[in-house]
Amino acid sequence: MTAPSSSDAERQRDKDRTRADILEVATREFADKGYTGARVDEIAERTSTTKRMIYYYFGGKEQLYIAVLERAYLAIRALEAEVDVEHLEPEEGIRRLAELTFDHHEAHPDFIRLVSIENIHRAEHIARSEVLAGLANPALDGLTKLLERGRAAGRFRADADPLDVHMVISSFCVFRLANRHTFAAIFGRDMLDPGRRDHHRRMLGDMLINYLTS
Amino acid sequence: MTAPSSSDAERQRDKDRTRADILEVATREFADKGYTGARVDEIAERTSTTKRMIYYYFGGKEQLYIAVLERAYLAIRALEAEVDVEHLEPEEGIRRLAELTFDHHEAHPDFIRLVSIENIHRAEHIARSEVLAGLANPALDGLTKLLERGRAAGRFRADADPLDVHMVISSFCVFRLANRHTFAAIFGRDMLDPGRRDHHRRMLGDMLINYLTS
DNA sequence: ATTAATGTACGAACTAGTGAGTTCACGTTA
DNA sequence: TAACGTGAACTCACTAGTTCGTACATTAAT
Repeated sequence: MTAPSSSDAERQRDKDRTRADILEVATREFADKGYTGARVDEIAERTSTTKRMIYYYFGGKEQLYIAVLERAYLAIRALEAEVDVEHLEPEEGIRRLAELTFDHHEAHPDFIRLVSIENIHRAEHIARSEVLAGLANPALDGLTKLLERGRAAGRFRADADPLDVHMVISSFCVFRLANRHTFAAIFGRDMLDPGRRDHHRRMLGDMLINYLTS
Repeated sequence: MTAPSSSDAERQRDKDRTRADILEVATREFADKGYTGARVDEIAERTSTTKRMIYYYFGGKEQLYIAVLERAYLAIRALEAEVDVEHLEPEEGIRRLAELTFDHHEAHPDFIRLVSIENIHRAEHIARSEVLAGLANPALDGLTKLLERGRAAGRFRADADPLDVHMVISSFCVFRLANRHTFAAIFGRDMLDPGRRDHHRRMLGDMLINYLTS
């Protein structure tokens, strides 16, 4: 008779598990080597299944890459949606949002690399994804509310644009990770040094508040 | 008798010209497709010479790519060295330096893309270049002097680090170009819009001065 | 028995790099 | 001054190795 739905050790014939396994391995491979540099055979080999399954479940290299992008973006969007911005003072909310981005990016180097890679490809794959093209952004909504409350209270400048603020946060958080290799090669500075990390985390908040309250 | 050293139209057998031609075409190709995506055959075809000459002059794909990187970095370093920071007020000098970076990056999209690509490759090629590894940075010297003068005059905060300031400038100027594709795909905002461009250029200076004088 | 899921082997197209020979400019010699 | 020698610049065709994708066979579940 043998166990009906294999309890744990066997894990044969498990659609979800196979898909998830492929996605996980593909994320690492694409983030590591880029879209062109990644090898389908290599991904297949690191998987517990075969190349045939990649084509069976995803269709091809490009569709697999798009699925990887979708998973990565949906993860950070879900995280952003969790921040409860309503119960925070405007200043504190801005700092909280900036630190969330700071921490998420540092904890997910694969995401940072995928975004860089996708920009090298001029976001053509995001544009081709029905899930991602025009995906709503919870962080931006929170930012908009915070800026409005801060302005209503006379504490924030009137001309601050939510998307501009988001861009400043992103540029700072993305740059220190995405460009850390050329930075290290040329200036000899390690962006991941714990002391510097804390300093930068505080510095970003300071800069934002200084700008918004000036 | 025929002209000895071909006056202009013929241009056969010209070492320098051939090398320069290859470098120019290779810069566009690498910036466009990335290191792995770039095709030596494609570069050769867009050149007025042949693939064999690429190997003759540069040795291989990787050495050609390194030569491209060296040319791009030396160009911006030369530009930075031209700024005469000594005769400017600290605030004005900071703004001038930031605007120089802002303008250079916008005028050289190939450079921005090459830097992104090189970071995806973890700066391994820069590290392999004798010219680039540890290349001195004129902009950083100017920045250091400006911060010192500003602090001595009691106008700048004492704890401002030159490399941190440089990073803020770079992150802002690089991000708005390097990540403009994903930004456009997700937020629908065009970073190259002239009005927004001017706004961002001013905004960066404001943010820096606000931070330094707080 | 039928179908979903999986594995194996293969092929057509591509890609970096090379082997081998050619052309040209120029200096040297007969 | 004309034939010759030489090395740099150049051309063409080829190869050894990849790489994405698929045809076909097989196994498990219902």
